[in-house]
Amino acid sequence: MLDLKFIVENIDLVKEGCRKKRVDVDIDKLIQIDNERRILIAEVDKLRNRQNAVSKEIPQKKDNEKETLLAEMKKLKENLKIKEQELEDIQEILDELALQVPNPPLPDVPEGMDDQDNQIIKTHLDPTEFEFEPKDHVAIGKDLDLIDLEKGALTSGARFYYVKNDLVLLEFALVQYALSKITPKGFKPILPPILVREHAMLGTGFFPAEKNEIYSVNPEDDDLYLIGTGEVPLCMLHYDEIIDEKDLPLRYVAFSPCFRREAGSYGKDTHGIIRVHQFDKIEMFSFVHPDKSEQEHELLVNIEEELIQGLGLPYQLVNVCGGDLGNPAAKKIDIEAWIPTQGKYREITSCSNTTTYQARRSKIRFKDSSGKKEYVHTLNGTGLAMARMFVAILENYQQKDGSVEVPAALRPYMGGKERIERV
RNA sequence: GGAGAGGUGCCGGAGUGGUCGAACGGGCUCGCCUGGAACGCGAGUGUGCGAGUAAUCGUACCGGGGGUUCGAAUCCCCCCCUCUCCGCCA
Repeated sequence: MLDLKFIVENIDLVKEGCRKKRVDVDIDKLIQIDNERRILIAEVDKLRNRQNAVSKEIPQKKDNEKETLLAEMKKLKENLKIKEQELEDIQEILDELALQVPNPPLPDVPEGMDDQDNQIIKTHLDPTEFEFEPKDHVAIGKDLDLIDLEKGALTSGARFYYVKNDLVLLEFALVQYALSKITPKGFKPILPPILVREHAMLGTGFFPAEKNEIYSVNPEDDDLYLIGTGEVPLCMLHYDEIIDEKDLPLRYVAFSPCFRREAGSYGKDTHGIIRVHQFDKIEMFSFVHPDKSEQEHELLVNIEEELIQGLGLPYQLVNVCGGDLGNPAAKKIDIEAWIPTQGKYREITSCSNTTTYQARRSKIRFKDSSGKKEYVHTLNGTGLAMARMFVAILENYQQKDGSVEVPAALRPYMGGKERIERV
């Protein structure tokens, strides 16, 4: 969230941010409630001050003086209790409002309502041409016995699937490939917990806004949620910490399964594994000095491009418009890969600069040499997201004979295998 | 899952109802000492919130939340976490 101080000091900026993101939050009401809160704090502090002072005097007083003071204290205490309750109530209302305030987009975020208005920055390679009728990934997956959607549905329901045979090897090749490119750039490899507690979801901004996207586990017994992205546990690595400025930037790369309810997308992408409840993902995450976040954003996007270019996939780079940004992101750059059978580009990676949004919620600051404390900026970017990589590779690399060529960059990690064929 | 021990500042570690935001030691920062350094000496060294141009003041915080009390790090209740032993288990 944006803390109150920031909102109060930047009312116009915050309002403009809401407009650009097409988010409706009553900022004026928020300011007004904050003013009421300050008045209450002053009252409560004053009462507590008196209470503390008298409490110190009491042991030194004679009995009769004590009596009058104790009587006063009793009254004061009741009064204090009422005021404290008022303060607590108003704080609750305020927090709920403040949590809804989105991170204002950076100036170079395009105007727009939804993904129709996203701005194409560049394209790389022409769409794949075929001298035969290309099959979609579902057909390829079935013909080569690589993806089993029926058994997935039988076991777990719609949007679940089994990955089989060489496609399993391909996933591990992709993981190895991505890690070998990313870790030398200073990203520490991590295998994170994938069940997290509520404050982790709140701290990264997935709660409350996207609560219906997240699976909860034994809600009666446990305070645990399945992550939708490795971003969550990576951000938590420095929760409630004050980092030494000289230790910045801190960079991590995680491999983890990801779980998404896809509650709001019942009709979308029901065919195949473009949109699924579970997939594995390599995720990058950076904690940086505020002056360095735009530069870091470029670094992350460059790495993503390097990975996709290395796999030889046609893609376009997209600057996501205001209306299509989530609450946390100040700016988001997606890579969309060409999907031949859909005749369009589909999102395969996403890289966000959340500036101080997650840092404020997760209390992650840094201290400079003079001792001054400031919030860090956090950024996250997809390394490789498996299900969608399968779609992109299977469809773009399919051959006339029904086999699928293994991208050259992955062959070293698949024992030199050049082709995936029907076994 | 059962039994026990414990969670205090950057770290170690005292503190069992008022004089405790917290002894003592270490670390770190600044200063003195030195040709330079070690040693030694002196001073400083938490975070949030509110008020104030500021110095500063007020308030809250000793795992988290509630309670008892005029007053809680200290007493009571619930929860979380760590450690040890037993059980179970990839």
